Order: sequence, then C-alpha cells, then structure tokens
Amino acid sequence: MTKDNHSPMIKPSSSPISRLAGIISRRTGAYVNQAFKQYDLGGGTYPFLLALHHNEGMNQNQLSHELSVDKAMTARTLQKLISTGYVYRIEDPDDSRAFKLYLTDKGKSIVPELLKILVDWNKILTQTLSPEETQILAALLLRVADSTGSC
Amino acid sequence: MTKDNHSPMIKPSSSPISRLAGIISRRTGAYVNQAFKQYDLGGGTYPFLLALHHNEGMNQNQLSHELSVDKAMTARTLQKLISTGYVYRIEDPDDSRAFKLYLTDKGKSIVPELLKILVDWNKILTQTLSPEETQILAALLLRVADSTGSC
DNA sequence: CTATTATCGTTGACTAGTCAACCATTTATT
DNA sequence: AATAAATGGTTGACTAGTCAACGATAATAG
Repeated sequence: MTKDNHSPMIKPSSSPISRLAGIISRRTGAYVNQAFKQYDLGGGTYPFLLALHHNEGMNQNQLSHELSVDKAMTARTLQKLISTGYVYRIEDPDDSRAFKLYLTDKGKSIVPELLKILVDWNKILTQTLSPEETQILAALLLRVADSTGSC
Repeated sequence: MTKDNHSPMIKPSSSPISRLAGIISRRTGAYVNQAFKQYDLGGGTYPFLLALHHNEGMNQNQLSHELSVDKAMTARTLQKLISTGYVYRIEDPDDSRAFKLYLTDKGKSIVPELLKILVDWNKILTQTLSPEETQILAALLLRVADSTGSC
C-alpha cells in the first residue's frame, strides 16, 4: 500500500444533501474519467455523446438545456468531440447562426461501451440499495434538481 | 427578459443518480458562490470553514478526509483562507510536517452567516419534499456516497 | 542504528464548469 | 422598412477539483 488514502467513510454529521451530491458527483467524475482514458476523451464528454445519440440534429443550446450545462461548456466540449472525430455538425438551413449536431460512425460505435461503463458505475453506486430504494432515490433527486431550476 | 435561459426542467429520461447529483452540486455551487461574494471568498471554501468550526486544531489531511476532497485542494483553499485572514495555522509540536488549523476571530464571526446561507439553500432544495422525504433522501444519499468509498 | 516505507504538505499541469462580454443573425415592435 | 430585442455560438477569465511528482519529516523493519 503506497497510497495516501484512508477509507473515506463519510461522517453523517456533515451530510446535507448538497454536500453528498457533490461527493457523489466528484467520485463519478473520477471513475468515469478513469474508464474513458482508453478513448481519447475526458469523462465530461459522455453526457453530450449520449444526448446526441438519442436526439441527433439538436443544436448546442438545446444540448445545453438537456444537460443543464452552460453553453460555453457545450461549445468547448463540442470542439473537442469534433476535433477527435466523434461528432460533426452542419449549418442549420433554417437558421444560419445554429448548427445541427450528429454523431459520426466513430461516435456511434462507442455508445454501447459508454453505456456499459455507466451501468457498471451505477451498480457500484447502488450496491447497498434495494431496487425500490434506488427508484425512490432517483425520484427524490429529480424533484430536488427540478426545484432548483426556477432559480 | 434579457436572459438566455429557458426554464431548465430536467428530463426524467436522462436522470441516473450520478447525473442528478452533478446537477444539484453545480447549482449549489452557483448559489453559494453568489451568496458569498460579500465576503472575499468563493463558495468552495465554506466546507473548510465549517469543518474547522466544530473541529479546531485538525490538520490538512484530516480536513481532506472529512470533506472527501483531494489534499491539493485543501492546500490551496487554506492558502486563500489564511491570506484573507479567516484561518491561521501553527506547526504541530508533535509532528513538524503538519500544521494545526484554527479559525481566526474573523473566521468565527462569519460562521453563523454561512450557516444561514446553507439553511436557506437547503430550504430551496427541499421545498417540494416533506420532512420525511428529506430525511429518506439524505439517508439514501449517504449510503450511496459511502458505497463509493472503497473505490 | 540504518534503510525502507509511509505521511504531511506543496506545486504543476490538467479537466469540468461558470459568468460575462461579444458578434452575427433572427424575431418582434412600431 | 427600421429599430429593438432575443438567440446561437465563441472566447476570456475565473473557481473547483483531480492526479502525479516532489521534499521533508516520521515511523517501521532488518
């Protein structure tokens, strides 16, 4: 054991919902990032790839909403995805400001692998939860996330 | 309405636990960051201040564990907190590598205000949840966060 | 008692994400 | 038709966070 990490048991005392959400989010990032090293892209790109997968032709603003991410992030992530050949875009014939976004064949080909990584991670996340608990958690989280939308 | 934002309603289709956690975490950051502008520090510093508040004298590694944050982050956040006068540190007499960390009077004085900000935010987060649901959510999240600790 | 290994903290280089300002184009107002 | 306002996308500057490498000191093993 050459690592510096102790077991990162989380103290219940310091556990408001937002802090736990942060911890889960960061650990997800670490895991996904690790798993994505084999493709030449960071873990932050997968939501974009998946969103495009079942909604091809959307533009960057729609994508930003779908993912609840700033459009600046979308612009930069897309630059990377385009330059690495996973996505291409064409000018929207109905609006010359906008672009329609599509997965390339390369992009399509990795979708199943991305999904597998996410399913694996989800199993880790929910390993101590029953299916019903998992469902309850997801539903409650969704309500919480939605209730921050108005401001 | 000069703003670019549509109401960011979250699609249930795209809502695994980790993604919702990310959304909540980011919106928390935005809110807290906003609320903290009046003090000369970013929203990312409050967990450190609160952890020190009810556990003075801890060192940076302990703090990192407590908060589930990389020690590099801790080092840099502490630099800022020390240079802005919210925290000070003294060499640990039992271990000359380590420092014991303490809130200054300035640091102590803002703790109640920080807590108020967090309570307010928590109200927003849980506004659509009953107290029981809130408790269930926190408990489930804690279990999920813990189950990512082993790897 | 010396050599190895672990620990505390710092730094550099990187990813993810935000906000604000901007340009160009589109839509709405009058 | 002309002006005003909204929208799509880009960029710059910033915060939060990670990982890897390092120098010191401390603890452990031979």
